[in-house]
Amino acid sequence: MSVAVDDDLWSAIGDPTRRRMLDLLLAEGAGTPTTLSERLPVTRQAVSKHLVILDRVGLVHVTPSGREKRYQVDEAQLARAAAQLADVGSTWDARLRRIKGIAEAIQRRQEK
Amino acid sequence: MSVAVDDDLWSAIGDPTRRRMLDLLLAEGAGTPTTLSERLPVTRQAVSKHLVILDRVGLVHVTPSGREKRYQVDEAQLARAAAQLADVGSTWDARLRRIKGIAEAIQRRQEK
DNA sequence: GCTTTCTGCAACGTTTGGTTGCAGATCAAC
DNA sequence: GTTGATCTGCAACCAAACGTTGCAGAAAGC
Repeated sequence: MSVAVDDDLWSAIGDPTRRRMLDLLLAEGAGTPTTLSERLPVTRQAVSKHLVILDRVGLVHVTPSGREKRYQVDEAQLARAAAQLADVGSTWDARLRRIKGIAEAIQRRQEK
Repeated sequence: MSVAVDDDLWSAIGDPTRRRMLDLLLAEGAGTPTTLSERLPVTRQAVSKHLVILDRVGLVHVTPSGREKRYQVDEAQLARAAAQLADVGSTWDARLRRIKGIAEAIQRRQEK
């Protein structure tokens, strides 16, 4: 019954910039702070900080390669995050349906 | 292809305290700033500010009743939010599966 | 009436997302 | 190998968001 959401994971994907970064990394396979910041409305520094946060919760990996740092999404962890999103959404849906059911039952009783 | 997420709606449900408030309102049908703050680890003031935010994006309604303010969830809007969560989650899932499929195809080609 | 209780407003502190500026490290070209 | 371009991290700083406390106003209960 409990939603059992990992707050750290949620807050990591709660930021819109970080969500777009994950989308970019998914679409292009990998990216560096510089390449990512070129397609985002924020500076390289901001991107870099976000990557540290995403790395800390395990949503991405780093592979230092020479002078640049190549980041990739951790597929298992992102799948876990996606599952949590779906879980919260479906929990809300279920409760809403239950409420709607109760409301309709009252309605029927009044119409009787 | 685009996820088309409403950033305001998302950031409203991105805050853990607001998510718990929505859960409480769903479970108990309604609540006031005072009753909600009793079951949350924050003060009434914080709850009150969050309710304003939730109201602004339409996730809750207010019904002033004497000296207290009764808040309820807007079912349609919450359903919309739940759908967005599920949407982002399934989009990620789909992309992950596609990547996994490509990886396996490469694997098969190498094994040939 | 008087007290209690629910509320909003204002001031304040802390964290977080963002910026700019600067210095270190690596690659590439001469 | 020196020089120059580029990728990076660190530090200082700013603004917005989340949280607090303190106070004043309005409605209920006595």
